Amino acid sequence: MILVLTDRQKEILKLIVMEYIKNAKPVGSNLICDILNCSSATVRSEMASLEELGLLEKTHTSSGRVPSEEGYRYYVNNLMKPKEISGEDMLKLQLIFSNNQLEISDCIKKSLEIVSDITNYTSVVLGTKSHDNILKEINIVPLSNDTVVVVVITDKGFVEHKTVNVEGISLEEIKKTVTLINNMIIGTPIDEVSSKLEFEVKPVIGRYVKEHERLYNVFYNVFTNFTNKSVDVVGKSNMLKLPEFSTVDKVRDVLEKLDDNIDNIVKEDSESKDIKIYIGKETNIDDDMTVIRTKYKTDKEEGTIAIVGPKRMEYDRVVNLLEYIKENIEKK
Amino acid sequence: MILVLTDRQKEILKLIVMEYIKNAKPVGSNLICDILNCSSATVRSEMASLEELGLLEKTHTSSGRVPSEEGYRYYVNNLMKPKEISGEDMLKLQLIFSNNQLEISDCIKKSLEIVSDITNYTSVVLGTKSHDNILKEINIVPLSNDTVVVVVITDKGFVEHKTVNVEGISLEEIKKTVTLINNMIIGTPIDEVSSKLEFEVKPVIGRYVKEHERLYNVFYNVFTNFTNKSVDVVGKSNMLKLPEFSTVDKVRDVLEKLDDNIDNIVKEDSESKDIKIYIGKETNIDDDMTVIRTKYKTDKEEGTIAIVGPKRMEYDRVVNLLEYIKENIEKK
DNA sequence: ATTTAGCACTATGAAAAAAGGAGTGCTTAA
DNA sequence: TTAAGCACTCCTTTTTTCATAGTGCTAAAT
Repeated sequence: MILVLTDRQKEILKLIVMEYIKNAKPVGSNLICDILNCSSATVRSEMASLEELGLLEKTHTSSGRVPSEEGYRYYVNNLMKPKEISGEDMLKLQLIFSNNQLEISDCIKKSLEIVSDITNYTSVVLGTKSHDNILKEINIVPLSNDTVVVVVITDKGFVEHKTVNVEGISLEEIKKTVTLINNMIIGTPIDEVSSKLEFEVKPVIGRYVKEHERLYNVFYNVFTNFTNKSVDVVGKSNMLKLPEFSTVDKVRDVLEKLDDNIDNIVKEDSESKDIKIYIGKETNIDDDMTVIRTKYKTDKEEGTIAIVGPKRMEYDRVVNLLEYIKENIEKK
Repeated sequence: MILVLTDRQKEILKLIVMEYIKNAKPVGSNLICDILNCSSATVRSEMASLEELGLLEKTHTSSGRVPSEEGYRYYVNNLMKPKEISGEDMLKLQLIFSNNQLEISDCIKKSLEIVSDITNYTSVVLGTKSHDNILKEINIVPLSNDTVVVVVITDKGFVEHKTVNVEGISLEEIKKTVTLINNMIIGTPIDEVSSKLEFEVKPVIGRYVKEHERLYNVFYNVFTNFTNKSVDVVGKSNMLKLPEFSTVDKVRDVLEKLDDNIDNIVKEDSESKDIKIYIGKETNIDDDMTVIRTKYKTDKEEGTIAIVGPKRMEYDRVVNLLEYIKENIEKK
């Protein structure tokens, strides 16, 4: 459905959204008419029209107006102007990305911590290490008679390891297995290792190695570590500072939903690499929340970063911060 | 100061503490006299004595009694009986410790998650991997012309790694450095590696290796990773369920203090391996909170586990849970 | 010498009532 | 179209009222 608004209606809607985002209080006609140099009665009738169109809501019969979900949507799609990142914020982020000591995944996490700190919203990072990695090398290091460490390295420099009890298996056997595995699967993309291990390697080691079942499990375990996705949620308690969380019940409710629905937040419903904005019901978390998220992709890893906050979110600011972080991740 | 209480006073104090722990409501004389088969007037006069001794408090002139900090202390030191872990709780914990797939550090974390879930208190795990580990092996794996992965392994099976840009440094030089380092510090306890690296190795590689400054930094970096202590805080938002956190202000206050004072919680003020209980001011976090903590030590690592909750904490239950977890960690 | 019954008293928390105010819609005039 | 005026509504805050759970004290009972 296409909405046609007059310029003045757009202006009023924009002012109301921005004002409400700033102060979390229903916006009355007086405030608007001061800015627009017209009478409050005029503004009131425009507000009534905007309400009829479903863009504004009242909290009760004689309250000021609050943007509806559609109101936010219209604002985001049609009225919002990108907002420059403030020098202060920029500085904080630069400090992280220009620090060469930090690994890329630490940069991502730390920069989103910054965003949570300066906005009071919650950040979510979903990282998938295995992206495009291929198996480079498997090492075993004997620790004692009974234990060895298996160390697996990918071409992008990811390392996983596991200490394993190999009581009753001779070092020869282990080495034989490693050699077999090395020969058969070095160069395989990490995502495919598990299945290759199961369908190609398992039958073969079964033939050559005595304790093949146990050994197989050891390696299978190490490899599945790679495909584990790591989810980091940062700054949940910052949200307590926002006025929408003024009651403990609301806090508890949202925190629980956040815990339960992290998957929904980062669910890949499109392959688009742009910034996506999900408002209210669209979030699948809580009707009062908004999620802004985007994907990033480096040559080492790919993932999703998202900001979760109330519908009354500083959309322009968050979009730009996310954009900026994404750029910095990808050029790092 | 030694307090001498009559048996009946002890009994009353104990009942009040237990009752208050259960219901978080000031305890009146009626409730006690029902249990003790005496009149409320009698109980009232005993309560007045206990208040005079500083063990009980009133919230206002005509309220029931609440244990004071000293009251809890007396209860913990003199009146508390160990409480059997319920079958249900025991089962949940056993499920974790009997799972051989899990590494010890995962067991610790998960078991404390359980504690947070069943008690609604917050758990803290401080792990120090480096304990008693000695350097076993250093591997380097070249990824491309410009990058290598440095993999360091200890005798207890801990592995740290770092991908390093070695642009402009020849592989020969790197190998030479690794050989030097291997020769000089293999077998050194991890805690001492940093200083040994600085005072013994650095001067030597300076003589033999061209890009020694950069290379030195690389290795120094990897080793400091080992001595990093990991702090995990679990179940902060569970505390929202407790009645002492019925206002957002209190929640915010305590969560902030928790974030800021994690170090205080696990600060080692004694080498004792017993369970320690810190009540109110003793916690150095918040006068309304209690911390119960203990150290654990395995042949691989050592650390501290702690439970943070309101002063009105189920002392007997938490002590036993912690004891049980500690035992299981140490025998694993 | 304790214990108990009786009674006056007190702060609290919940509910009800009152006051104040911000904001609306509608009607009418500019 | 726009603005001014006005009645009306609902929310918020404050004040009042009221019931109650609990106390401390005194005097009688054990």
